[in-house]
Amino acid sequence: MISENGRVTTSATDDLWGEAGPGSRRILEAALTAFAARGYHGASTRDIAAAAGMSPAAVYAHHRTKEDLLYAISLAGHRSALTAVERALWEEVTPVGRVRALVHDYTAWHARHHLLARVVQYELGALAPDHRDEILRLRRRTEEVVLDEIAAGIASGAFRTEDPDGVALAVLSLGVDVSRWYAPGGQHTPVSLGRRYATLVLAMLGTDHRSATAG
Amino acid sequence: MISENGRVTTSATDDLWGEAGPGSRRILEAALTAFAARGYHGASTRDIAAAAGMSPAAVYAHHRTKEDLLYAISLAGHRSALTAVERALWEEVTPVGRVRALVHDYTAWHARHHLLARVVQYELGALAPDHRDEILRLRRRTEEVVLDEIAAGIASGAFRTEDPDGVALAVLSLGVDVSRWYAPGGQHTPVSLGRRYATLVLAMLGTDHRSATAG
DNA sequence: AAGAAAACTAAGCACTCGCATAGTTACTAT
DNA sequence: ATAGTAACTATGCGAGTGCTTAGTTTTCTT
Repeated sequence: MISENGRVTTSATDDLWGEAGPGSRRILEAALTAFAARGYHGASTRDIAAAAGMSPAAVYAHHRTKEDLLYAISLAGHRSALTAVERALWEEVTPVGRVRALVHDYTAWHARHHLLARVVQYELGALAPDHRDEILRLRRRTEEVVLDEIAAGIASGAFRTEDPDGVALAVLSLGVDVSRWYAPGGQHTPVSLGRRYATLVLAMLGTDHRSATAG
Repeated sequence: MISENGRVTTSATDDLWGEAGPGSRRILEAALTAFAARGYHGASTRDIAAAAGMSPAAVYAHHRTKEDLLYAISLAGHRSALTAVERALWEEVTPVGRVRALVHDYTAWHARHHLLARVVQYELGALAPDHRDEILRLRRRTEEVVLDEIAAGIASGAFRTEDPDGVALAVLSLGVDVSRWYAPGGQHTPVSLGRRYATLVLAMLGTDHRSATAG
């Protein structure tokens, strides 16, 4: 599909849960909904089981602990976000085009998957220490992609900011925070938000108005 | 005191907890720490009481319910943030100066009070519906201050953005998200972060480089 | 059709939760 | 000194928590 801003977006049906069976999948989706709505500690395994249409004990046939549910969701979410960010760069060659695509898709991902993103971004503290460390490594890779693209644009002379780290921080921060407030059915869509934030970020980077709108 | 960017900042000892007595105060501070560290649902009243050096039952001599603790903290936090934002505008007259001060102080507030901010921003969903509504009214006033200042700058010709709502959204979002990741002792300080974000926002607003650095 | 494996349920254990009750101590006003 | 009040503690109730065990049903393999 080709979106209104001319970017080619691949199908949204990338498989979040990997090789998980249908029972396991229903539980993960119920857990995702429950964690997003009431937080990890606020959601009970009985809530999750009921939402999946199962008895409380059935959850433990598929997942060893409640924390394992959160870990599986966090892992899937971070992998999906990292993939989205890497895929954004596939067909872009100019610094402006690459950063625009990066910001657009990172922002849109957080809107499109806002429940998943909320769990992934705000329930990290409930993970076991070693699980959290593994997730944080994945996250750092995403952060490095953003930093590298901004640095490349500066090196090529396309951007003229004096604070590349600050812009990278802002890009990540704006994207993450979308998952806090975004609700479908409001005035924003993932694509409209992606376009707006991409334009704002290009302004932060000191691109002139022509190159910023022409991509 | 006068900070390195020339802004006058009033003393940081504004009284968060109002007329609360010393016992009540110790409980509120313990609750704030516990809620920030483990979330509202993850923190028990026994945790809070122990951190305040009291028996579990003593908490209820000062606060009717656990939710009341969260409500009191949320109210104090939102009032403090709104005050900070209004105070930022007191001595500024130019559009660039006002927006710079606004972004600077809103950002710095979230860094300086990052534990409070975290509870205030991320535990809203745990409030009782009527309490949440009251808090959201306070929050909307803060949002309107930001929107109004940007609109005023556009009307006066000082800014030339095509997306004032997007910039306002970004200002609030960047500020709020600081409380998610900020930790004292790192490479950032409230003031350094405030200055960086203020500069980025002025770039979003299309101010030229001279007026953006000269204020 | 027969046996194995997977996917479930009913019941409940050991524990923690928010909160209440009854009683004790510390302080203040007169 | 005495009475009244505010600030506490010890104890525990009823509900809900994550998770286990034992047993049943369904599905797959051959």
